[in-house]
Amino acid sequence: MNRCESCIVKEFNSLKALTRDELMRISSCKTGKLFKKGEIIFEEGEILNGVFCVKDGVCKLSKLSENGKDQVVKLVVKGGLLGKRSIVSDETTNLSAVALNDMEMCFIPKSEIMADLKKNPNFTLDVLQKMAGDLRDSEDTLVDMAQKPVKQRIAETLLYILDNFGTDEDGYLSIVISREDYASIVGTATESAIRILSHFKKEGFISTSGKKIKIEEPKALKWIQ
Amino acid sequence: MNRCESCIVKEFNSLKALTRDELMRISSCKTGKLFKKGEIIFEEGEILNGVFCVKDGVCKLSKLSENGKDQVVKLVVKGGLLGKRSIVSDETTNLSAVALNDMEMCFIPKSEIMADLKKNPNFTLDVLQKMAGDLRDSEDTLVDMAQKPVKQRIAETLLYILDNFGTDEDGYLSIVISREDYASIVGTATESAIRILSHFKKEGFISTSGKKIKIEEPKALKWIQ
DNA sequence: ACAATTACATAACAAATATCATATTTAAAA
DNA sequence: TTTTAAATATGATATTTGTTATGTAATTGT
Repeated sequence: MNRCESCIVKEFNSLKALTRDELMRISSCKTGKLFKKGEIIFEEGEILNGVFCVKDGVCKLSKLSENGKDQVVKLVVKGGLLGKRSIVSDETTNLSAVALNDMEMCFIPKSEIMADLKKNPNFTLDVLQKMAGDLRDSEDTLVDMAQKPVKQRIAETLLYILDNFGTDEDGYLSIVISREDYASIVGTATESAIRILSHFKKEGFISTSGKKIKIEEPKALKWIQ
Repeated sequence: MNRCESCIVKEFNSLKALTRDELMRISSCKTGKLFKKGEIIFEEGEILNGVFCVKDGVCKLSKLSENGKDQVVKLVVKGGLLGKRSIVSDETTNLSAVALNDMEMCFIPKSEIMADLKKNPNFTLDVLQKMAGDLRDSEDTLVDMAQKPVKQRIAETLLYILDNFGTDEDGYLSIVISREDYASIVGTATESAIRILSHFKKEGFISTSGKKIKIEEPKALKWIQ
């Protein structure tokens, strides 16, 4: 099974729902694309006619707030899909996608997936369940944003990245993003994010090497409030 | 068409997707329920085996944050459904539902709807689109929460209620909720919500009569930041 | 109608966070 | 490499928001 098949599998849990043939056809992935660090994959307001599947690299899904600041809604890594919602709704996307490092992606046209959605109820039900999970996550994040102080949000973001994307061979978080990105994940000023990360470093909760961050005391971060 | 049919229609746009017979069967609504103001309809962590349909009254969907404060995620009025996600996922609900005034509801068992989800792909696709819309809303709210100051969030909440739930014959917002609820919609302290509403009143943007609020200057509220 | 409770209101103060200014370090480009 | 630009870091200060306290008005229950 090639990597592109596996991304469909990861997102839609489709091994059960899609037949081998359907999976192969969707995964044929004729339009592979490369994006460089910082490059825009799509922007808020565009109409997407398919989904992007991440084969390598990391990107952020974000939305520009009225005050001109970017808010990161989600990080997507290998095996993740961008533009899922565009499959079922014809509206423009409400999010922008930007590569955080060099990326390899493939593109699956909407038409390919729509065919299966209409034919295969199990597949549709599966997509539905995935969407329900996304909604739950988004609601939970909303509550965190509204109720938890910045320091706690940053601590939890570090733990989230550790838990979901892991570390490299030296124990540093495998996802390396700027302080500005951390700020726009938790919705604060860049200086505040920097200050809090410096504080964590001073306390020994984390250590850094360039932009890389190593989590030394996950328990200490968990207790922060 | 009775009111209970209409709520299914509103949420799922099912006139097209469901046959008349399917709609009638689901809407049969044998288990009507009444809830008094303040009563809990269901709580975070429960397993729901169906959806509630609001026939009259208003309720809030909220989630208890770790700091013990309630965060309102959504207001639901006549025609809205509670527990939609429970239909497709077997997980416990992440939200609590509490009646904000006396309510009349009906309950549709999960099994009734599941049958149609599995048989009728168009219906499933329709539910999927609705869920995609909910996800978009939730993401947009998340960005607002993270990026906009409290004053602006309260101003926008007032306008949201005006636009979505309208006014009574005297021009007051038809949804009447406590200052504490306003606070927990925008994620702030009750005193802060009170202070800001008082400020709006002093500026002439709104006027009040008891707990009722009338929006006098929607444009002024729109410009706040 | 009355007491008791709850909601609303306001002020004074404390804490959190944003903004502005300015180094310093790191990465990118010439 | 050298130069330039960008990212990181930190302090001082302003603003926003939370907390505590106290009082008034409105509801509720008896």
